[in-house]
Amino acid sequence: MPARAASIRSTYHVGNLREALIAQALSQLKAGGLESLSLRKVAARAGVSHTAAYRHFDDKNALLAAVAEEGFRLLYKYQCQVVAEAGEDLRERFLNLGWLYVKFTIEHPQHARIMFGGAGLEFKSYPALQAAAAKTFRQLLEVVRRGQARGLIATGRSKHRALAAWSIVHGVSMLILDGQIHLRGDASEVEQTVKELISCLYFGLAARTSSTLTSGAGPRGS
Amino acid sequence: MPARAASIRSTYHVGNLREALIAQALSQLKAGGLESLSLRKVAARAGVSHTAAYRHFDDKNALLAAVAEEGFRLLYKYQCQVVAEAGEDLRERFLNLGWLYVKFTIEHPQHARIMFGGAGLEFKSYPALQAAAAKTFRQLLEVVRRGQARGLIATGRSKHRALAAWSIVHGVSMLILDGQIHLRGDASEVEQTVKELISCLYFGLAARTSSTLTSGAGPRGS
DNA sequence: TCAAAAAAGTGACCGTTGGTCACATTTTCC
DNA sequence: GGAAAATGTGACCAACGGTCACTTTTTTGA
Repeated sequence: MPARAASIRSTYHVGNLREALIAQALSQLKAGGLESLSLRKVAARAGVSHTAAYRHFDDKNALLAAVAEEGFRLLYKYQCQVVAEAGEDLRERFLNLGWLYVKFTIEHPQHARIMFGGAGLEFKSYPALQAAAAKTFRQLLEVVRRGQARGLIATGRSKHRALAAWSIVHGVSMLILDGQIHLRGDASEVEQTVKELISCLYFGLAARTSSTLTSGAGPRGS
Repeated sequence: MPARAASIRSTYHVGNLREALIAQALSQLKAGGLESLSLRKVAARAGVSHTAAYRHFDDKNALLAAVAEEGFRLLYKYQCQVVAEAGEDLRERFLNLGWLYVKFTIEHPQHARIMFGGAGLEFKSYPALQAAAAKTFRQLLEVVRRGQARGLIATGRSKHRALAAWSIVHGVSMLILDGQIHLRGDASEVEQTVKELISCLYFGLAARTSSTLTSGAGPRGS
């Protein structure tokens, strides 16, 4: 007798259950944090029994890995926008790229927690996740290489420089995420503070050639 | 009839159950990671029913907080050793302090995971933990201040400089812990690599006075 | 000294969770 | 249209975190 009711929904359940579960997981994550997230509740809120989820994910961690993967794709999209923006000042773009990373974890803390080790995911067990993460890093690497080509970033192995830059923004992000760094003030004030923090670190990467030392006009100190 | 047997143990159960539970928790953490840690197993291996643990800890997180607290005390102890060591070259000491932080998370990954957000602990809910963490940061702050006094670290708010330094080593540590940075080679090789990475970042904090930078550029970094 | 109070530990129990199983339903495809 | 594959279901399991009433040990103080 539910035959007619079933005819309403186009496919078996509703559209793409896999995507629905990921979306529900993220929603529940935002509502109650990682600790209170359960496969059963996610499935229930997607209108499905919890066993159905196992048709799309090996286990709970696989679902979380999918959420993390989506997060990396989102981060990559944002990165593309920043990189594409106002191209002339590469150093500014570099700083903006760093700020974006931190901003992402501030604005999407639950997403960031899953992406950055909070769920203890073994990336190598989830190739798609690893690929998505690698893609965002590759973009940073590219920017670093361009910076080196223009003499704005110290020479040496680009990969090491990029790793260093990543470490900086990752460290700031994690400390903020864990509440070790307290940010007060409104949004623009926070941006100012974080950019200052990042900037103070970025200058460690700057090549100290006479051209960049004398030409640059960044206010320094304090 | 267990009366005589009971006389063997000096106190009610065995010495200090609280300490025994913390030790067992850490041991179990090292053996199987955070995911497979359960209060019940910890209590069982301490030779006690799981309800006994609740006499000493409000809940599972409180036990983890105690583990984290112990970790911070250990880190602090190591820091003290480094700070006390060979005092003349402050910059070297600064670098060593950073390397120590990373080394700690490499050598005690499970401990570090608990300490650095892996368990989602709210530090403000555990004053003793917060105090232990603050103590290690205060020591870093002190070193930064001395560095500033000697013109080795850029002037400005010491707290911001210290936060920046913390971010650097924290970022490197977390990326290594999450397996995003692959370290290959033996121990000394790893130390070399990480120190190189840290060092490349530290120079962003160095004041660029003529005494520290041969090319004699102004105290501006950009 | 010894009984009362406080501290420490216990087993039984509860609701929830992650996960598996045999089974039912739907879709796809030849 | 019917076999095969994909998808979803309820029943079940062991383990978990946590609470409860209760017992046992230790401490304490008149």
